[in-house]
Amino acid sequence: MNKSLCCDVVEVHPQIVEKLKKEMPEHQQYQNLSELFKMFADPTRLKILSLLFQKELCVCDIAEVLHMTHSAVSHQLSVLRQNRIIKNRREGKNIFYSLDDEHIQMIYNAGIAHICE
Amino acid sequence: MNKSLCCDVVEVHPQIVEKLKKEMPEHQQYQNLSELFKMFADPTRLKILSLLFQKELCVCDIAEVLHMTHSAVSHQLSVLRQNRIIKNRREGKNIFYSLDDEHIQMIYNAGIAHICE
DNA sequence: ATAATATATGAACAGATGTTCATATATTAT
DNA sequence: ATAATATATGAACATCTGTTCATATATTAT
Repeated sequence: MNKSLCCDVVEVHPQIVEKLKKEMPEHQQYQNLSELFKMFADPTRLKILSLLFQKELCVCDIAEVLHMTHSAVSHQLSVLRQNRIIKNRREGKNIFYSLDDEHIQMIYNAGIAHICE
Repeated sequence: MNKSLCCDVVEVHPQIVEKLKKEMPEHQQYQNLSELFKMFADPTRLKILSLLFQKELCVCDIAEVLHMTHSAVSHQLSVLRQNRIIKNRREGKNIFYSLDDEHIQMIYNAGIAHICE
């Protein structure tokens, strides 16, 4: 008999488990999604993003608003850029950062909506 | 002279910096938001959530679908519950977990939309 | 009462993460 | 060329995170 290792409800759960197993997307998909959400999972990065929602800014502007070292800000901007959350452009000595696409603010707002419920 | 420490563009940026500083919400708000997104920032938790989108499930069902130990699943469910992402109800020996509110799926979907662009 | 099943939980551990510090690169002004 | 400014980056470090292992609790069946 094809008895499930799962729970004691042998009539219902094995079917559900089998169905869910088959429909389960690749691990890599969840990995990618988790890496996207990871970008929003730090207060510093959220602050930086909330500033960039309003205006493109350079490292030193962000550092001053957030009372952080230029290095710390630059590291975070680097992480955000590597994950295609923001982009940059050089203008003389300054490098201006801005959002890479509009989805970013949608994700942020979905989070805000839950917080404020 | 009220010269800014910021960059060399003394006419424009100090004004923006001051404006942004004043409008900056409390740190705690960003902290709360980051803790919400942290719940989505791990592939295991995303998998668990995606399963719960379809049906309420018990620990052993989830453990079997994801090929994980019961303990690891239970720890993650505990984290999700403490952060009010999911709720549970007991039915005999089983404890069934389900989503706490619909915002959760909206956040998840906003992330998916970005991945798939 | 005892055993079996389902879940929870604390401690320990490895791996990831964010900041700091020191240093490097790039642009502009002198 | 040299100095000053803006940003980037590698290493080190402390902290946080997710899993495992061992053990505890709760419910049900015998």
